[in-house]
Amino acid sequence: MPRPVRSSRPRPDAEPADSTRRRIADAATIEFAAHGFDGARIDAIARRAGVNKALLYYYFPNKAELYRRLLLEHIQAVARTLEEARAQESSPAAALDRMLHALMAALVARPQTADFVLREVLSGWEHLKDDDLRQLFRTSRPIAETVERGIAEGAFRPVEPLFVHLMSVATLSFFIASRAARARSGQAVGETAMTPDSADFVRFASSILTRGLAAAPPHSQGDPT
Amino acid sequence: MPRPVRSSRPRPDAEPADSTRRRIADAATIEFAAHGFDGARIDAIARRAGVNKALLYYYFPNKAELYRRLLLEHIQAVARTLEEARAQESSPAAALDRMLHALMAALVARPQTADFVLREVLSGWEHLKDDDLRQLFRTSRPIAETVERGIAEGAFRPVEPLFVHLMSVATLSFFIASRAARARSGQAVGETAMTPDSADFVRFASSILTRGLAAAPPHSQGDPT
DNA sequence: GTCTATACTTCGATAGAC
DNA sequence: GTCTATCGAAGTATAGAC
Repeated sequence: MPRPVRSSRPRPDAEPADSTRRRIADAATIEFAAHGFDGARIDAIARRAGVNKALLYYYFPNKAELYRRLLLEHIQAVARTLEEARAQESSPAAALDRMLHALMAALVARPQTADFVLREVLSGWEHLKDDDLRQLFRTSRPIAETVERGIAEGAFRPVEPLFVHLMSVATLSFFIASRAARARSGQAVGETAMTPDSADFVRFASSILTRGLAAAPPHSQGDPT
Repeated sequence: MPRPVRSSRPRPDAEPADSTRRRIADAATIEFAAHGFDGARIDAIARRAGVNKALLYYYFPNKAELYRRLLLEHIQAVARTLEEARAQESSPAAALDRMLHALMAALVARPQTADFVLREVLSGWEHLKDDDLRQLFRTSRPIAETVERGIAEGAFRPVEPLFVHLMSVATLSFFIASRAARARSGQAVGETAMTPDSADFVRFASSILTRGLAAAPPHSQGDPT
């Protein structure tokens, strides 16, 4: 019973930014993103948060629940970002472009999100419950539904909408999650194109996807393939 | 000195498939792919290989070197796959398509490669030496050089060639590395499009990339964007 | 080449004082 | 709410017999 308020707190920013609880959560996010569930150390999290282990266990029941709650927060934040970017009315191609830019902006602002989620995807969602997965499925809908609309309106050629979501998330998440690796490689071989501005890269990715999805103009003759 | 032959053994298949050394290597690959360097357990590797820990340390000096040697083998195998796929003469678009299919085939045959490498990318190549990175850079050349040729020949519009490599590797690696996660999600929400045949997905990815790269046909009027 | 046994370290988690 | 101290399990690595 003497537990701190946990009644209904879905948003990460619904609590003071410098509360002990949030400091622990932020430290844990960094550690989980950098080392995954197995590799993250409770000691390291507590040290980074400026507290001791016992206090961490006062706020969170155990390592697995700490991990799960933070992971859900991160994925839900991404889902909201995509939903907000889609909300504005426009052509399917413009909507897709806007969602890609919004997603990239969100990942640049919090790169740990990409690292954290990607590591958990690699683990097959093993630290989430079936119920979490059903809730998280909505993350794929903004892009998929926009593609459906584009196909229905004749702007896009017929493709599996979920594939577009997968390719988009894969491309941008990988770009962010590989930033340290690309920086080291680029430096080792003296190749500056390995570490481009994120804005250049989203523009590229968006142009490939929107052009790649575009229905062949009706006046064009022959199959471009 | 009483160490087993290690003189010059760059290829994974240059030793008997059922040698003790290879059984340890295969078991280690599975564990590292599934849990990363931090999460992998020497105990688990030895148990999976059917030997004990002491024997593992007879063949490999320590966990870090075991990890590094296996990782290099996997990346070099991918590099060879791409180089072989490019070797045949054809148009840039056809060459790109063939490399994507070859890469997907290699990853489907050994999914641990995608998991293993992606986990290490997330760690910023922290377990590799600068010299390894210089050697590994060649992995990006087949796709990048094919794109350069396509631009020079006027078949592709001008883009940064390395971006195409990044987007290709991101898309296919993510598809493979997410297989368990997609299977669980798809089952939880009853969505079969989450677990497509890999052949369908490469075809999709290749069509997006080749169409997205195609130079605007000279006879088309106006900007398709 | 392969094993058992174990030294040494680190980890997640808890007890109990303030 | 926050701390010190510590337990028991699990981890990497090695010594030494066969």
